Amino acid sequence: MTMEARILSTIRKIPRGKISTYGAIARAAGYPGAARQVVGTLRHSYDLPWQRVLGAGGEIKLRGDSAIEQRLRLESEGVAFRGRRVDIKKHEFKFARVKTVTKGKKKRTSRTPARKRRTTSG
DNA sequence: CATCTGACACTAT
DNA sequence: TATAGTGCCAGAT
Repeated sequence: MTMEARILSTIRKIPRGKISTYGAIARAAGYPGAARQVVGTLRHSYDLPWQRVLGAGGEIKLRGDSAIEQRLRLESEGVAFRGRRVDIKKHEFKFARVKTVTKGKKKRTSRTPARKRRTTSG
């Protein structure tokens, strides 16, 4: 499963009338901190509910007409705006917690000694 | 491998 | 609320 596939799958889970953010999607896909990869996926993919993906705080990060279209699409789905951002508290879609996907490890030939486990102090 | 880029996130002011 | 600065990750050059 590629990162992009996971991101795509995650985005498709956002139901009509709900929204999420780049960062939240990245985390839900198993790649915390990879918000920018969500962007890349959105850009070259089709048939996605792209309008349901916003920036942190429910802010539209697009420019020009695209921003207008996104807002119109969301409003037509019943998503209410508060100024230039949506009422994220009311419309954010909560994804189920998922374990972070470690970088696609491939077979290794007795390299990399077993990594030391981190001790939790509390 | 160094550097740049992007529909970002988070913190500080 | 708005503006900087830094951190983050993966892909392209």
